[in-house]
Amino acid sequence: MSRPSQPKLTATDHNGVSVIQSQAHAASSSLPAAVAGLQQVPQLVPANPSTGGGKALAPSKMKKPPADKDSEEYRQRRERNNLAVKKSRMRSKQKAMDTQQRVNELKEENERLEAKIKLLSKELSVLKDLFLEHAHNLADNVQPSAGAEGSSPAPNSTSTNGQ
Amino acid sequence: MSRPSQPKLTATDHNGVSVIQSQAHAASSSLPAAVAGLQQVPQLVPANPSTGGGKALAPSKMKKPPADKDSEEYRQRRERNNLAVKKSRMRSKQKAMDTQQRVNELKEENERLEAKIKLLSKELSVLKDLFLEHAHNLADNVQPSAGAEGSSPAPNSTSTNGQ
DNA sequence: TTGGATTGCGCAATGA
DNA sequence: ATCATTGCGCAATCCA
Repeated sequence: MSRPSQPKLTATDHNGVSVIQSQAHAASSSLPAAVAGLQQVPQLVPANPSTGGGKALAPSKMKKPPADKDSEEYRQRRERNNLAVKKSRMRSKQKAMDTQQRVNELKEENERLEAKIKLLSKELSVLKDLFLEHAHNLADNVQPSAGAEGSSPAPNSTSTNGQ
Repeated sequence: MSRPSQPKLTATDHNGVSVIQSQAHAASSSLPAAVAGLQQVPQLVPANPSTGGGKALAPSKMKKPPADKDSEEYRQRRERNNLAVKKSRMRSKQKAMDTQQRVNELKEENERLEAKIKLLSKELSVLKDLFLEHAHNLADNVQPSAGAEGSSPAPNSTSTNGQ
């Protein structure tokens, strides 16, 4: 039940609201210079009624008041977070690139392996053929009983050598 | 380069400024209800002097007024963009996952190929050995001139083969 | 000029 | 409490 977020009806939950930062130094170009006399909302320090009563600091839930946007601490936290976010995102992106890189490497490796396989296969087939040939020769020479005294048992010189 | 981002001085370039949306329906909790009478920047409709002259549609700069945050059209554009953004991000994520997936597949493939290579290599080596053995046998049987007329080509097993 | 697609950025909720 | 992740909206660009 998270966020149904129906594409219709601008349903901005929490966000969509922000206040003027504070400074504006050299603005970019066409900033509506109208807004210029507002800021510095009264400190707004809550009296903290809950814990204010007695002293019982029992296992309460401490719901952390939304932190006044002005609070020094707030800005600090925000800034920290922003930093963390940036970092995280950079990592993420880096990781993505690395993964892509990995893919390329693996692809190359694959090609190499396949080439090797092809070569080995060929070599194998050649050797096998040689074998068969030999077998036939032997058969031809031996089968016909002791008639042929072939002194040179097929000196074939099929230099099979690759790599 | 880029952003030294000194942890001090909230240096938000363009961003950091936003006004209350417009509608507020069921707000969250503690919205600074203070700001509530500002907006409606003068329409600021440029007379468009550049193109106003003749018909020359030269490389003018037409800086599109910041679009009033209230404008119906504004919200519309925003919504469209938000949609596009969401879409784009989804795609991006999907792509990342696919890439990761691809890596896994390639890894597997690689293993398979390597296994195959190993097998082929072994087969090859065996065949080669057989060949050598044979050659030796032949040599042994032939070299000693025609001394042995045995029909059986001496199945001797003096094979000092290591591997 | 128009309009979707990308991208950097900040905010807030949530996970660890 | 702190940092890391993640979804989201805004605005500037990019691009077709």
